[in-house]
Parts: sequence; C-alpha cells; structure tokens
Amino acid sequence: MPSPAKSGRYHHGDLKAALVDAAVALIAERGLRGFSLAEASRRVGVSAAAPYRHFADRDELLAAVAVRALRTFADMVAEEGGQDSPEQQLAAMASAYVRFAAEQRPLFDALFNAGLDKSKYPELTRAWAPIDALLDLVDEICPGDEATAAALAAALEATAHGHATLLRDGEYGAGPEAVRVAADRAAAATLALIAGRRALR
Amino acid sequence: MPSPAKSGRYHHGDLKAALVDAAVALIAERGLRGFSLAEASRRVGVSAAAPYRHFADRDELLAAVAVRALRTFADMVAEEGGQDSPEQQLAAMASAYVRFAAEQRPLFDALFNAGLDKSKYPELTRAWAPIDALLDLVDEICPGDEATAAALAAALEATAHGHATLLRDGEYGAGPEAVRVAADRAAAATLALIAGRRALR
DNA sequence: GTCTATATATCGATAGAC
DNA sequence: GTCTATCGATATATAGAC
Repeated sequence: MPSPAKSGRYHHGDLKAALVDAAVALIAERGLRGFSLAEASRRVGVSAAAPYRHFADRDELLAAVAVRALRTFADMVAEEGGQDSPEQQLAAMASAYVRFAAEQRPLFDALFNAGLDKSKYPELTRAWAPIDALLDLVDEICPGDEATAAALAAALEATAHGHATLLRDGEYGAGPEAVRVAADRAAAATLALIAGRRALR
Repeated sequence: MPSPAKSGRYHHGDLKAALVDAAVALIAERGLRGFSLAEASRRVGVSAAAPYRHFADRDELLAAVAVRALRTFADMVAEEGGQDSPEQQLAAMASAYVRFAAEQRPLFDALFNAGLDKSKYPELTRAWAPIDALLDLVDEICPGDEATAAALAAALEATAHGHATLLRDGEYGAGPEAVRVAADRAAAATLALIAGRRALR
C-alpha cells in the first residue's frame, strides 16, 4: 500500500479522490451553496490551483461527486435485490431511494440539485443503468402490456423520488423516525401503484 | 394611481415588489446560483444598499419569492377546483402541480430548492393551507378510515412532487410535449394510487 | 428611502516556476 | 503534479450623507 503523507504536504496518492471526499464533507456541512473549489482545496491541504490538474472547472468536481452518488445509490438499491417477488423488489427499491436521500444527503443533493448539465457529463446518464434494470421488473408485472409497463415504471420512479425529496425538504420532520416513515410510505405507495395500475393507461 | 418614475431614478412606488420581480427574472435566466441581491438591485436601478431597507438579508428576499410562489401555485391549483368527483379534483391538482413546476420554474426553484430555513419563515408553512385543504378530499374517498386517508394524502403529494421534479430535472425531456406527458402521468398516477389505496396501510 | 463609499470576503481561473 | 502569485470579478453588509 502507498505510504501516506511521506513528506506531509503534497504527493497525495490520489488527490482527485481526496477532493471528492472533501467536497462531500463540505456539502454536508454547508450545503451546495457553501461548496467551492477553493475551500475543498484548503481542506485537503493543497493550493487552489492544484485541482485544475484533475478537473477542468468547479462543475467537473461536482459531477465527480454526482457519479459517486450514483454508485452509492446503485449499491444501496442492489442490496435490496433479494429473491422476492417483483412487487416486493420494487417496493424495496423505493425504500432504498428514500433512505439514500436521508443517509447520503450531500450525494443526493449533488446528484439532483447541483444543476449539472447532463449533456456535458454523459456518465451521469449511463450510471442509471442498474436502477433502470430494476425498473424493468415492471414487465413481469404487466406482461404483454408495454404501454402500462412504461407508465408504471415512470410513476414508480416519480413516487420514490417524491418521497425522497419531501423527506429531504423536511416535510416528514427530522430524525430516523421520519426516515422510516417516509421509506415505508414510499414502499407502500409502490405497491398501491402496482395494485391500481389499470388506472394508468 | 401612482405616477411611475417621476424623476427616473428612485422613488419606486414599491421597491420591495420590484426586487421580487427582478429576483424571479434573474433566477429564470441564471438559476438559483446566479441570483444575488447586488444583481437584483442593479436591475431595478437602485444601489446595492437599498434592498436592506426592505429585507434583512439575501435569504429574506428569496423567502419573499417563495411566498409569491406559493400564492401562484395555490391559484393554479384552485383553478382546477371544478365540480368533479374528489378523484378527478385530486388528479387535476397533480396535473397543476406539474404544470406549475414547468411554467413557473423560477418560483418552483425558490420554493423547493433555495434551502430556506422554514422555521425562520413560518409564512412559508402557513401558505400551504389551500393545498392541504384540497388534499383533505381524501377523506371523502376513504370514509371512516383515517389511517388510509393520511397515507393516501402523503402519497398523492409525493407523487405529484416527484413528477414535477423529474420533469424539472429533464427526465421527461424538454418542451411543451414533455410537460403534457408528465402532467398526464401525474394525474393518472393519482388515480392509480386511489384505486390501489388498500395497499397503503 | 435611497445614495455613495467602503470594508471585507471569497471565488474561479490562469501564468509560470519548481 | 503541485506551488506561488496574481488578476479580475463579484458578493454581502455597514456607516453615514442627503
């Protein structure tokens, strides 16, 4: 393993990753508006010019945070991938969506609220693949009905996202109890949408 | 009526309202991050110090924008208040929610994305009353079942909000067609949630 | 109620040395 | 790959004049 801080100043094994770490911590403490390249640099102990070797500009670092967010998110969703029915798996995904927003708030914000230009960072679109794959389970729920399946998939994502953002905005209050309530409700709403799916077309 | 711009410089009939107008335009053009008190002042033709007679700080102007957002939102929702069934009224509300996000994006952003401290601006909580009143229609749908009614109301709000934010984030694409699709889906998802409401408890 | 002037800070980004 | 030094821009907020 690389010896850390051999001379105590620069020569980071991975400044790029260290900057992403610092950015996450910074967003956690001060919110998206409180993030700056300069402050992130300060925190990892390098000059304000150093990041420009790794990121073209401020937004590119934010995009790197967003990519990490998607990986973390996908991991949380994947952990729900049990051997249950498609319905239960989708409900678990909604629950994970909400817990991700609560437990990884800086990542959630960077991913959904940084106003990043998606056309500029195509990996942000590509990294949705694992979640999209899970949403494909709707095909097993609506066999032979492509239109309903598409509408249901969209509704499921919107519902999970809605519960997550309302929780983040404090509509469910704060604390672990609020997270549990919001996650349970997102899961239940998923099942309700599936049960009432005939109204979607 | 007050004669506007008598001397062409200051003496605004209502600088406060003019600043809110400018803030909305500014957010529309440059996004929330591009908003500043200084630029808003410039646009209405006053010095950067003038706003501090009307707003304690930058956030207080943003909160004023958010209050206007809620009034506009409530108006759009109220226009849907026809003589239809409760189900249709709630579906229309979801549709209005999505159209509000699309047609009044700067207001939507100020309301939901400015990170305003709600405990600091209690009128932001109070102004939800008209929407909450509409959500009370769930009681007519779930007569005598308070628990299901509460869960359904929360799910309906989350679903409408989710469709709105996903549209705002470009997940439905851009243009009026995307707005129509998202609004229709939000309405349909509302009906599906109602139809499948037994899965909510 | 608005102005001028100013203090105080930050920030993003670049040039050139090492 | 990182530093020093720096430019230029911009912001929030206050003090005191009018």
